[in-house]
Amino acid sequence: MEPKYNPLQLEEKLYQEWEKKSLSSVNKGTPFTILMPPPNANASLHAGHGMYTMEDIMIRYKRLRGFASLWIPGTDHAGFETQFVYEKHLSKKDKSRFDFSRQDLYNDIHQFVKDNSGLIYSQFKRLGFLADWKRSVFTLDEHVLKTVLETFTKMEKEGYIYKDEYIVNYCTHDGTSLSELETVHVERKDPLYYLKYGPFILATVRPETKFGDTAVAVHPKDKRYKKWIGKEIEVEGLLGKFKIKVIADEMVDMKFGTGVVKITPAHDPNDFEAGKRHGLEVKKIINIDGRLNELTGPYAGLKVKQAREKVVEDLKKKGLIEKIDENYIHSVTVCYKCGRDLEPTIIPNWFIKVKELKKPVIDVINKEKIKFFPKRFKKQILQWLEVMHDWPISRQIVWGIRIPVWYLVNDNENKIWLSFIDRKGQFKKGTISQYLGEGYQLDEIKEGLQQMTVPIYKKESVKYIVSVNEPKDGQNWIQETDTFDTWFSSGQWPLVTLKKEEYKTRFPTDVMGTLSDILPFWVSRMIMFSLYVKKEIPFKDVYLWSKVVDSKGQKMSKSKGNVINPIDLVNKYGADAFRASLIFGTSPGGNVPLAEEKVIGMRNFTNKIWNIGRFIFMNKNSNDKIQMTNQAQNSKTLNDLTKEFKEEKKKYLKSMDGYRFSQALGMVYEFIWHRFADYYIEQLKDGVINGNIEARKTLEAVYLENLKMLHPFIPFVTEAGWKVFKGKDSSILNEKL
RNA sequence: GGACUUGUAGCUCAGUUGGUUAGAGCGUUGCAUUCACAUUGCAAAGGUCAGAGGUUCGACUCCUCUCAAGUCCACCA
Repeated sequence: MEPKYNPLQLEEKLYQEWEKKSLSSVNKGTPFTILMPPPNANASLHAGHGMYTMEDIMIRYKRLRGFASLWIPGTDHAGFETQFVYEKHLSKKDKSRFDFSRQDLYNDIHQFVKDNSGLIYSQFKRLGFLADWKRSVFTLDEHVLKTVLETFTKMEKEGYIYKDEYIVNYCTHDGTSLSELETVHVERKDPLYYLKYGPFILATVRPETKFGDTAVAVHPKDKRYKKWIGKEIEVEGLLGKFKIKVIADEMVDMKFGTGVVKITPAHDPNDFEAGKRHGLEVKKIINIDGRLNELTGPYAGLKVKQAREKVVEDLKKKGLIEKIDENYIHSVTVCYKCGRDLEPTIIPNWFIKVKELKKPVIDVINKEKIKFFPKRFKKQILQWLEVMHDWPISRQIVWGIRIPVWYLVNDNENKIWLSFIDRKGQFKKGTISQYLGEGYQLDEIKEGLQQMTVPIYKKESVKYIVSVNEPKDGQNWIQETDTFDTWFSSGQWPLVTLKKEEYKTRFPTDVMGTLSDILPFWVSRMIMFSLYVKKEIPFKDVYLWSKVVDSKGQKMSKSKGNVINPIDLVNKYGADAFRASLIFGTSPGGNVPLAEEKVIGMRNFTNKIWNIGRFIFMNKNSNDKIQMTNQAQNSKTLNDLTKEFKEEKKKYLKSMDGYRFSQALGMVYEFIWHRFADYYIEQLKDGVINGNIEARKTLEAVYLENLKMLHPFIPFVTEAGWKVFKGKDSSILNEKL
């Protein structure tokens, strides 16, 4: 045995052996199953992935306790994320997604993902993760598509799916709508304009949307304006005089501005709601490319920001601006990805009605059929479920699962807007009837299709059917270009990862361990889908951890320059040290600080484990003929040791079973280093060296038991130590704790 | 505005149902060491457990309030 434990020499070999002997799967025992949260297929390891160690700890621990533990890995196509990354690559080559048909773009991204995938698994192996890699599932695998499409079909049939014009947060830069959860609110100072508006003065930060106004609103109790309610007023505008209705609505805050608000249903979420309440016209004046449209006369074609400047300038000229408050602070909704202002826009989108579907979810959580660790996340998810509203599941991107809906071309041809690249490579944008009229064949349009928008004037007028394959009834059909939100497919993760027969034995799975941030995105939806499709909860326990931060508690980010690459630390100090540093002294659900000094501390610990073994092993064949002088003293010490160890193990098991891993590790750390090594070995040292066989045997027995207890946390050094005592072909993974 | 979390040694954090002298890692200081380990051992310095009040024989732990930091949700014309 080397005087120093050398992780670099041993870890890779040990892992290869586990793989070769297929030690990642066991058949005997009570099933224990964890589904790995799928990382992005094209991702490489970052510090946050280090927390998957939590699941490896559970898997190894349960295995040592005699369970048939199984950890199924997988990867996610991560629609929006991945397309975003890919488009950045494209822009470096002076290209954009508009240069490709959706089919070509899809194939290119697919290739891109293929080229970059696989890396993360090899990195997971470096960390020692004992997952059953050959069972890996990708969210675009055939069987996953099948399930996802079946679920959609079932939901549509049962009336949970609808297509509606809905005001969504639309990022004109990334070209897609975003769910509420994907938006960020930032405080910002913007000018607040007080506009002359007929007999009123009203305050707005968005004067450029005035062309879309279809009412002005006041509070029903506002005495100042009572006499106007229900009447029409005449307003001098930039495009001439127009008449507009005054409505009364409680949403108006009498104290804000002048107490008068313009209502622009097409471009403001609140106004959209107000518009619905009062049956107002929805007048869309900004197109999805972020430019004003023909309804705005001379401003058509301008981008929102330019338009605002021009409008303000012209209003000033006409004397229609009363005053400008330059110090108005309000919060703005921006894209979580690119940080640009989101444009509230009316776009036809596919929705899931969640009102009925979320009821059973709330029920199982309330009844604690699913338990959360730490407990406080139960409250958080319930709170979130209460306010959860209909979920827009369609995304205007190509990298994902295309929604299995087909539109009848002939019936809808005036309403289908689309863009495509024709066979000559020309970019075309307009209605389908226009191009069919110009002599294009439908096949050519379909071949070069990029994106399609089928507006909903009246719901009944849009003819579509749900079908995975093109309907073969002799009519002309064209498929929806929107794809599913990534969470729509990953939300069905528990439904696509097990084998058919395993749903009888391993479902619900035991634990779902994941980052607490995605509790609403992912965990709640997995529960929802599982209850809907399988009438069964997907997992019994949910274990949440938080972000990995730097030693100062700061979030890691490239701009701060405090990003730590886990693999660097593993190369320097070993995987065991890295893993232990993420567990030791941390609290569940809280941020996890990662610091090199701490990893060094844990590296020292692995070395200590090694050297304790080395001492015991070196004296294995020492001379047993020498007479002991203080036999009585030694046997009292041995009794104490045995007793203390029993206590330790009892507490350890209790902590482990209660998901208090940090506590369990801390306890064993304390025991083996400061009690076992510093005290007991020192006391018994002379005896052991001089051949007290009983002492040596007790030390060995306690040491080996502690190796097993430590194995879930630091698998490599414990396996290496085990082999020293039990032989090259043995494995600690075959032992029972 | 609603909810939640945190505030303990220089730094990062443990402290399981309230029970003697409040702990760890790293850092600091002193001593030891041909001995399994200097990636070591022994020892020391360092905390009015954010503040105030309450419950109790007893509070870092339970309750209320205040202050500070952070997170989530909603709203903001």
